[in-house]
Amino acid sequence: MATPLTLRLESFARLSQDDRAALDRISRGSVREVAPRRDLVREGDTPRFVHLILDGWGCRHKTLPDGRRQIVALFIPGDFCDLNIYLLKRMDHNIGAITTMRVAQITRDEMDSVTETHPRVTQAMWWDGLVSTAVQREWTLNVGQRTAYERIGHLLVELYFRLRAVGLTEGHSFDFPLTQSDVGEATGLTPVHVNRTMKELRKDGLLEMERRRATLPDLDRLIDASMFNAAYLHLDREGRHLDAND
Amino acid sequence: MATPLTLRLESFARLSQDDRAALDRISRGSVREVAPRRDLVREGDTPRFVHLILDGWGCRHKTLPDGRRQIVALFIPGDFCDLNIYLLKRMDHNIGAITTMRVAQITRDEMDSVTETHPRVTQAMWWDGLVSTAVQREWTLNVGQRTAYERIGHLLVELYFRLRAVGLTEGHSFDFPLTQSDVGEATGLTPVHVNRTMKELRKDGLLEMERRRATLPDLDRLIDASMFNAAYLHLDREGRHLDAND
DNA sequence: TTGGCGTTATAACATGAGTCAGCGTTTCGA
DNA sequence: TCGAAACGCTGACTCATGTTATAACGCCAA
Repeated sequence: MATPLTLRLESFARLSQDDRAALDRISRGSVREVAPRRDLVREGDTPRFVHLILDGWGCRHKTLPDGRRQIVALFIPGDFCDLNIYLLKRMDHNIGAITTMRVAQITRDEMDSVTETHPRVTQAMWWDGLVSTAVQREWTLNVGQRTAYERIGHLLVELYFRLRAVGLTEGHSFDFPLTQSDVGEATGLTPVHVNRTMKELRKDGLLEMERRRATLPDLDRLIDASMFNAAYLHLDREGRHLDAND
Repeated sequence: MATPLTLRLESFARLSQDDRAALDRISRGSVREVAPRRDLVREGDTPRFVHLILDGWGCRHKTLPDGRRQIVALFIPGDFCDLNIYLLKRMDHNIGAITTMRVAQITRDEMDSVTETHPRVTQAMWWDGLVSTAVQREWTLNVGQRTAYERIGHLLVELYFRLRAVGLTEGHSFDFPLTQSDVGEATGLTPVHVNRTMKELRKDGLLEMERRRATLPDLDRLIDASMFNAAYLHLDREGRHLDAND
């Protein structure tokens, strides 16, 4: 049975039936439901679990003393939040739900028992961690160098590829639960400017939005306009180059 | 013998004499010297080594097709560039020298042989990786939300703490080999604006620069002005709060 | 000592993005 | 079914930062 998690990990390592069963087991252990806009983990907390997103969208966010907020990562189904984070004594950021979100809370022991017996899974999880930090680097580039138009375009394309990898796209469309404020917090822009910019993307035929669903009618042009290079997602086991039509 | 590496790792795990000797051994294996402004690893390369900075400063950087460049991380002595990166098939960014830089090139086998026999070292290296990605998140916040003044202040304070952890500060001073262009690429600002802003920091008594050496005369005020919160550096084994005078 | 080049400095001007303010629309709970 | 709150949209104005240009400084190699 293909879950977002197995789909995602399989883009890196070939998993056996037994590997998949083990992943399934830890996904079913302790499942928690989080209401939209609620935080699951707060800065200063002592990390206790590895969280796996089963359903819904979430984010990692940091706040400055005067209230400015930055979303530093977005989570979709199949993402791990915090592999190995239990090595740190305190969280330096918050993890929150964007939509209603179902997460599996995996203890350190459960984690260890899976990795001890399933080397492929271990390898895939390490890879998962490396890819997450690659995404983080790309986000630094995104806010540091790209214009508003490019930034938002880039975010849309990234989400498209990530959602596609876990089977959550239909054609060039996908559910898009972020508000314009959320997009602003993820890209370092104000909501007003996000609004202006998304309007421009729409005008240029690069984006359609309808009832929380996004369509990217001309993906190639959007990739181009936002200078998107999928290499950092390491979606491909062999390191070949992906293009929009694969 | 205390090297930047052992000093750094020891801020997390207590190392034995034997652990330190093992680290020393891998530091001496294959040492490579890189000229200033030269790249050591290029985007698209297949990762072959874990690199450890022995001496000098370096950076991780990414480039857009039209030439805009972002420094996404700075490396100082004692930093590992790429723990476990060999799991990825191709580099998605470049690693370059800022000053003349000496690095140890550690093979996967050397790495494995150390970690198999030195659990404390293994743990410390995992922690090192987690801290690097925490720094990356903070940089995303930095470029995304802080003003130019805060951004540069924040960068200075971060470097101060990191350099101090490896014994490379004297009082509130440290060698600072970055040009104003470099600072711009690390903060997402133009060199002209970096110049203006550093002038203002100087005027406000928060920074002195003299012949590639920086002094932070009033660290507490700079920490305040840049909304710096050291938690993300996880410098402290027990997760206590550090202040500027520890 | 000279010349060249990378770096710092600064002035004048341009602009992308922020701010403030208001209004319509959708969503959702009571 | 109603009302309130959240969200999306837009206009007018401001401001932080970018752009372009030029000059001075400092360091190093010839």
